[in-house]
Amino acid sequence: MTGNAQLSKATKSRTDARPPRGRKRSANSGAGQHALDDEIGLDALAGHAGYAVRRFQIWIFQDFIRTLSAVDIRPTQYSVMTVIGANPGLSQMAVAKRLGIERARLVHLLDSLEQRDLVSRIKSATDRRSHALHLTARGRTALAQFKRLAAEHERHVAEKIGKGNREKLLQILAAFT
Amino acid sequence: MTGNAQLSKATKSRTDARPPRGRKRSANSGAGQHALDDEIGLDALAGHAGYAVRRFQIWIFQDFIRTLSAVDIRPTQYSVMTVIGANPGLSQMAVAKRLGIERARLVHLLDSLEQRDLVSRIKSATDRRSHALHLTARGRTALAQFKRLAAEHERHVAEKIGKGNREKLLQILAAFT
DNA sequence: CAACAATTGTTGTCGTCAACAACAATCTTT
DNA sequence: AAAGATTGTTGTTGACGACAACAATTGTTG
Repeated sequence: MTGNAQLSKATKSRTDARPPRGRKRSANSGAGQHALDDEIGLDALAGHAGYAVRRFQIWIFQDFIRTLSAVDIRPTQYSVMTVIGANPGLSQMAVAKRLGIERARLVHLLDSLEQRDLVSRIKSATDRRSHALHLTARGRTALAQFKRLAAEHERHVAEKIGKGNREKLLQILAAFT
Repeated sequence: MTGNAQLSKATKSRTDARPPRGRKRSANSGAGQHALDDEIGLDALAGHAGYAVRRFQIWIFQDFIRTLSAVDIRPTQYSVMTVIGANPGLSQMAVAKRLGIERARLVHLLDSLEQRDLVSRIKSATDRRSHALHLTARGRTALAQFKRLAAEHERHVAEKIGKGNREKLLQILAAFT
């Protein structure tokens, strides 16, 4: 029940629209003289990195969620499992810090993953405050599948913006990783 | 003189996003054998565009909010005002569609902007369902200031990732704008 | 060693945001 | 005119970031 209320129709709001710029339609579809669906000048907005990044991020997350909908894994869950899988024994604090998420938020994420028997919290012997995080056996095989699906998602990204552009993007944003 | 009105809290809690990657040294920082704060391998995560984009988007939004904190304008509010300013008379539906936000969400955004006397909803004569959106006189002068601050924010982005990289990024993501 | 400070996991609150559903008023179509 | 679609609105759900407070535990210091 992690209630994934989203996705559903999915293929509806794809951004692949790309206003062909130059078509007028019903004489009066709204309030003003701007009648058309597309072709509304963004002007200044076009030069803002934040706007483009936001739109892209929405697209990319939606594609990720859709591509991994069969296994019901969201981007954040995937990142948590990936980090734990690559660094078994990490504390919650360490994972939170590494991924840039609140440790308070990680609690719920781990609750969910632990309920699904993908991750286990093992009490640390050396520091009884903290938990050592590990993937379960089931979690390890599951993660392998998640990674295959995630790779498919990455291919979608490459198709969308171009392979070279994707790599250039990764390179530009490497500092944030 | 445009402003005054309300800036409220605004400059309150700056995490100031710039952890100097400090050194810490507790002998045993967690549950596992990974003792350092950094140096946790992300491995697979490094190759995922979505992760990098998410981190970058968080950074860029925080900088935008901080840079425009004096005028208390958030990215979405800015985008709404920019579109209305460049296309006066648009309906709410048209703005929502253009910016990719829910029309339900736009209602609250406009409520807020209208209360601050930056935007006005004018009942359309031709279609009594819809509202023609316009900037108020105050909104127009305010937007001019917002744009100056937004330009400053863009300079921050350029400093962060490099001027050429910023432009390359805008070019790569132009399809999403 | 004992008092004090810091850390870890946890719970809870608040605000932003995307996705939906339902509704009244108002076009549009048939 | 009746049926269907659109527009603005209200409300709900869930993911998420930012904070605050707390108990248990560890570390630090006088």
